[in-house]
Amino acid sequence: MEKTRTQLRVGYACVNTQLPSSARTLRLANVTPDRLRELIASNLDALETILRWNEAHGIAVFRLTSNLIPFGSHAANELAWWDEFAPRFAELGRLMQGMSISTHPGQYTVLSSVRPEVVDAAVAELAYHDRLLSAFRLDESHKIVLHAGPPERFAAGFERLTPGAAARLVLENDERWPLEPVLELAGELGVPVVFDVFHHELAPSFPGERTRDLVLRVSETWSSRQEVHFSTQAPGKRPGAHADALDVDAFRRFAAVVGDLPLDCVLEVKDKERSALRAQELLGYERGRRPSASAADLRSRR
DNA sequence: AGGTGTCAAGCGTCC
DNA sequence: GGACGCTTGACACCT
Repeated sequence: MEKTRTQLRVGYACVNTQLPSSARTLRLANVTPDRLRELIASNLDALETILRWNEAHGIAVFRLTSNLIPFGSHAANELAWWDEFAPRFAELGRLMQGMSISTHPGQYTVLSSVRPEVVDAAVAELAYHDRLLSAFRLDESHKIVLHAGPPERFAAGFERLTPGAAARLVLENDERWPLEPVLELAGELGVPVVFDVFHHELAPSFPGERTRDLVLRVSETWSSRQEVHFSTQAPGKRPGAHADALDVDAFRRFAAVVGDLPLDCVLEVKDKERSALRAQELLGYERGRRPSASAADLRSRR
């Protein structure tokens, strides 16, 4: 009898709590080209440290912070940073080979806003995210995750994206936009969907359909490796608040039903890499495996 | 040196 | 009508 091998890979978002920040910034009033250069260099150095830590700990899933380039989509940043730092980006891009690297623009990025200037800013922000991923020479399988909005306005905004941003865009279900309408919108736009388990529980759709079947349903939107998000309710906090740390039992249950599927799972927890390591232990990873060495390494169990 | 109000930005929700 | 929360902290000024 062949043992079921895990294909589920786990990772975390933006911050490693043990390492320096890759999101240093400055106040708009203090922006100068040289200050921006200093901070970009510093943030790329910090990112390199995080990537090497991830590699040493066998973590192959990571979300880049939107603040890697200060004012990356703002007129105040006039640098051709992708050009100036091209060799450095290429260097870090090599460290990312074999990893799932994505981004997730913040709450200010509202592609479906009724205000034209807000849509302009969202288009610029998404162009920035694409430019960032492209600077690392990451192909279109490396995605930009965005929440949905009213379908008609969202589609109108989508039409205005740069080709690169459109090719990387994926939609995520949330409390306002449950999985069913998000799948419908994503189908119209021809983009994949990130299944967020926690948001789905808060705003369910497809009544009675089990988690595994939902993940499989969503998998049909992907032509590259599927990304999912996992988090749980923070005890005692308002509904929807993310727990500080991995809920081990809930994750074990999740892994029990989808662990054999080829998923890249971003854990959305405050304690970041600690929970990622805990999740890996539950999946039976060996500590210190190199994720880019081979796919077989990642799937190996104790 | 350490504490803390504020910072580019949106918008729905809750009080 | 104002504060809060989001995926998320760091800067900059004050004592």
